Amino acid sequence: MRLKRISEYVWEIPKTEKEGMNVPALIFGTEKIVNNLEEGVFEQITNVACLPGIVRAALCMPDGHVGYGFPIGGVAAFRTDGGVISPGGIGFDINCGMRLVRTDLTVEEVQPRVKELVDRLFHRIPAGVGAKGLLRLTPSEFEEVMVKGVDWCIEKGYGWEEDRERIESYGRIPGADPSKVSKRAIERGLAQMGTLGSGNHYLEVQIVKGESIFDPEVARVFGIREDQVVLMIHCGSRGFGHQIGTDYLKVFDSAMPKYGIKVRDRELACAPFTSPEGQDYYKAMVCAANAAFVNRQVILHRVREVLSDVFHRDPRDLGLEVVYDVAHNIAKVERHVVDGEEMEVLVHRKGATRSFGPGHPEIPEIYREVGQPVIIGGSMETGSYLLVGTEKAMKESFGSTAHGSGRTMSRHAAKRQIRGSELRQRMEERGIYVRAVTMSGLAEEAGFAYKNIDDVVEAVDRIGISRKVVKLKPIGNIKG
DNA sequence: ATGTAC
Repeated sequence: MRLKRISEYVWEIPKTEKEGMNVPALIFGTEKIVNNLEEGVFEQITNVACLPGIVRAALCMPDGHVGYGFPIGGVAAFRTDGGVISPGGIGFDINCGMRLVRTDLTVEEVQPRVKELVDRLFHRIPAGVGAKGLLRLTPSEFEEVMVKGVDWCIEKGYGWEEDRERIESYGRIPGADPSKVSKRAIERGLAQMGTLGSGNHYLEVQIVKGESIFDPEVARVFGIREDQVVLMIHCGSRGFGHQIGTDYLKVFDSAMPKYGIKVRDRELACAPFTSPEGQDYYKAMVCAANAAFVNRQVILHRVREVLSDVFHRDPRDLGLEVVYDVAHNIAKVERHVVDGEEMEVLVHRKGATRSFGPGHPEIPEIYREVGQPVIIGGSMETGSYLLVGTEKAMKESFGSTAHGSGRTMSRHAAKRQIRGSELRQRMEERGIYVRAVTMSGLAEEAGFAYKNIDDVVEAVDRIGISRKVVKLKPIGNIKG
C-alpha cells in the first residue's frame, strides 16, 4: 500500500488508496517502526477509514499490530451524531489498562526481600485464566460496581478518598446501565474483582534508577524520585468485559443491514452511536469500564495489605499512593478540534492511551499544570515508562498516544524459542524474580516476542504526542 | 484478551 511521508514521523495512506475511504489513514512512527509494521495493519487501518462518520483520519500508533477488526494501536474518532460505535475498535478486554503505584520504599529496602514480597503478592492476587478473587459479590453489589466504579471501593474501604482523582475519569464513567448487560456477563464477572487474568497481564515491582529520569521536574510532580520502588498493575475487565463484547458483536452483526451499513471486514461490526443498539452497547461498555477500574482498585487494596504485612508499616506511612490509572481499550465522548471547529466525538482507543496536555479540565488539579500522566508498559523483561500528555497530542492524535510494546512474534513462535522454566531462570539471573501461573504462559511473554519498548517510546516522544518522564526497571513480576 | 470452541 502506498505510504506518503507527510512529516518526519507521520505517514499518510491517502483516501484514494482504497475505495470507500471517508478519510485518510495516518501512521505515527519512525522510519524503522513504519518499515517493520505488518502489512495487515495497513489493511485494517484503511478499513477503519471507511467506517461511517469517522472524522479527520484513522490513526495508528507506533506500537500498532494486527487485532480483531481494528489494529491494536488504533485511534479513531466518530461524530457522536452520524458516526458509529464499534466493539472491534475498543477490544474484547474493555478498559484493559495500567495503574502505577508509588511507594516511599527504596531499592535497598526492597531488593533483599523481593522474593518474599512477590510470593506474598502472588498468593493474595489470584491470576490466570478463570481465576476467582477473594471478593465474592452479590448481583446487587456488582450492580453498584458497574455504576459507581471506584466510588464503590472507597465506600467499602477498598480505597482511599485521594485515589479517586488519580484515575482516568475519576474511576467512574457516567452513563452505565446494568440492564444492558447480559446475565451471563454478570455471572462471569461476580467473582473476578481483584484478579489479574492471563496473557500479557501482570503485576510488576519496579525501581527508578537516577539515569532513567528524563524530566526531574515532572517526575517530582508525579511523586517519583531516584532509588524508589513502584508497582505497576496491568489488567482489565476479565471475562465480564469479554462477554459484553461478544454479546454486542452478535447484536451489531445482525443490526447493520437495518442501518444500511456495510463494512469491509465482519470484525468491524458497528452501529450508529445514537441507535438503540449503539446506545445499549455504550451503556454496557461503561459498566465494564467501571468494573475494570474496580478490579485494579481491589488489586491495589491487596498490594497495600501485603506491603503493610511484609514491612510492618501502615500503607499510608509506606506512601502507597496511586500515581495514575489509564484505560487503553475504550471509547469515550470527548471534545476535539476537527478542521478548526470544536466538536463532540466518540474517540475509540484500542491499545492506545489518553494523553491530555497541560491545562485540560479533565486532568486533576494536582497534575493539571504539567499534563496527564501516561503509563506505557513494556514486556516483563524490558521495563516500562511513565510519560506526560502534551498539547500536540490534542492537535495530532485526539489526545492519544501508544500503550505498550506490541508483539512481533506469535505466542506459538515464542514458545518454540524458549521454555518457560529457562526464561524464568534467565530473568532471575538478570535480577527479575518472576512468579507465573503457567510456564508456557511465561514463555509467551518473553521480551524478544515484543517490539523494543525504547523504540516505541522514543517515537511517541519525538512525534510529541507524549513526553518521556521516567523509565522503570522491573525487579519482580507476577504473571497470569 | 477469554470458563483459549456452544
